[in-house]
Amino acid sequence: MEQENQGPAFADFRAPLYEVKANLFKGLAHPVRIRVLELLSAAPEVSVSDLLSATGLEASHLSQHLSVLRRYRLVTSDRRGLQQFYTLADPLVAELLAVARGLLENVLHATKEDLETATVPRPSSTTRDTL
Amino acid sequence: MEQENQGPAFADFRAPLYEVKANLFKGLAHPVRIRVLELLSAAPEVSVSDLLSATGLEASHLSQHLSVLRRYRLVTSDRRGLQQFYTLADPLVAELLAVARGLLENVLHATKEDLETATVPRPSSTTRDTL
DNA sequence: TGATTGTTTGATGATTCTATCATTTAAGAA
DNA sequence: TTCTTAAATGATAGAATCATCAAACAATCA
Repeated sequence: MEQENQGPAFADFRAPLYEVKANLFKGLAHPVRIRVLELLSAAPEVSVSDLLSATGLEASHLSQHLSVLRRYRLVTSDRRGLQQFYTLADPLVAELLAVARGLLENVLHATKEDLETATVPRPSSTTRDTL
Repeated sequence: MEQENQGPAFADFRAPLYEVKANLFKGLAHPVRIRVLELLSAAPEVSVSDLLSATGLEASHLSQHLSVLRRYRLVTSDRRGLQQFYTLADPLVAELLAVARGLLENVLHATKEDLETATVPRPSSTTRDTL
């Protein structure tokens, strides 16, 4: 009784791959977690304190999402003194986010054109904002 | 009242990008939808009938997930006669799945080693199964 | 030791998602 | 028209997830 694994997470071998994969995406399916992973993508490691000030979240709220990310093995953590540092578990996590962004740009762009139905010649650069 | 958009989906411009991105992953976060997208990744287009027989799902169940995929703009559909054909909305969807698989292989492999704690020299090739 | 800062855990109600049933729309054939 | 097949929709109960709060734990310093 000393495993920190509680939920189904996805370290469940023997499960069909598409289920494991769906689980991976489930782990990514929250704005707070995306934000954290983006921050971790930009630096080799980030402390919880820094994540807190960068996101403005309540500590317990952030911690809960960090725990989810840990459970899904998307990040690893390491305590040094009073602070806890988090790192991406694999560089492919960052790549996944990058591909997602590319896809989003394509889809949003297509949708935008769709909405405007070939009316405006140029919609004032793209909708690149925050992050 | 003739828009087919009902849920929050993600064509919501003006939302911060990390939220839109989380939404994208939410759209992917179900085994049935992953399976469908994998099938669509392997062929230029697939009919609902073929998806039904390939997955063994109940028609309305599949249809509901197809509707989610449509709402999230991950697929497009096209009716020809009696049958409805589905296509990936963007090749990056397939790439996203490919990166996810790579990540999964890394993480699962690492986890496995972790579980075996450096005991067995070679765990009989990788856990590549179904799909 | 006790106080302090940093981080995690547990419990709760509210919200969202899933699977299944029954119903409905659409296209084509008889 | 009426029948059959293809697919989508609507409603619903049960499961999962989220945000919030209070409490616990860990490491350092006085």
